[in-house]
Amino acid sequence: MSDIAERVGRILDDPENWPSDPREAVALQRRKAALVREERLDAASVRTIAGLDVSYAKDDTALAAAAVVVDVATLEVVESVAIDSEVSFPYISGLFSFRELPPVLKALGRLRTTPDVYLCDGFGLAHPRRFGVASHLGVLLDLPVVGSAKSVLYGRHSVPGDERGSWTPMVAGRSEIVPDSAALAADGAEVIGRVLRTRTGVKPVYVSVGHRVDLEGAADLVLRLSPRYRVPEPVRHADRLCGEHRKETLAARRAHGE
DNA sequence: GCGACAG
DNA sequence: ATCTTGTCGC
Repeated sequence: MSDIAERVGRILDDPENWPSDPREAVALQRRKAALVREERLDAASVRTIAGLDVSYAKDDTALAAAAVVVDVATLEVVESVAIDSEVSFPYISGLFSFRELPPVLKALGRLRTTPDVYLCDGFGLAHPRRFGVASHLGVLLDLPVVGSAKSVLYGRHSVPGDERGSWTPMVAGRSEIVPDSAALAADGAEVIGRVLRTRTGVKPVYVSVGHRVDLEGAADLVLRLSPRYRVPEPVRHADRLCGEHRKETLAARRAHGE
């Protein structure tokens, strides 16, 4: 068993980590947000990165999670795992990680590879309490995690230029489009993330620091991982894999008469 | 109180 | 997120 698998087991087994009440979950977020650290990440030095995602059935009957490790230089898949699990927390915007992390951690525990960085489909600091899923995972493991989301939850930002690579800062505040978020940042507003155009003429993604990375390095990495699709490849692979796995699990259950 | 609301 | 057919465009 890998070192990570052992740590993951302890994290999953500790009931302190998994409140069943949303109010307690919010209190946990406020407590643990203080543990998030920002560290410089040299995107060029990252060899492998694990993309993480979860797939649900609409009626909560089945759930699957996947972790796909990709070589940053070649974008080749190094290793991939998919697992099935049960729903243990409702979907509540802002408390997303209490629903997604148990299955994600279970998948990470099955990985033989030890990736340099993890990439979540969601936010880190760009969260009302600065504790989105990427920060939550990062603090639990004390490892580098980047958040890359497909829509906004929280934060004010302006629209970046149309070209791939264009970006604007996201600053603290209720979700809103503003004329010039860079000016707000220059005036001292708290920068919580970055709106990044990964494909020319296509809706941008929203990058934020999870834990032990910096925004510059996180955005650099996400752009490198998105040479042909809007969503960075590790997350895209994980998304496809857990979707397939959930359907296969459901088909297998039906074959056994359930 | 009202509206917004990652996946 | 999921369910779901066709359709518009490079």
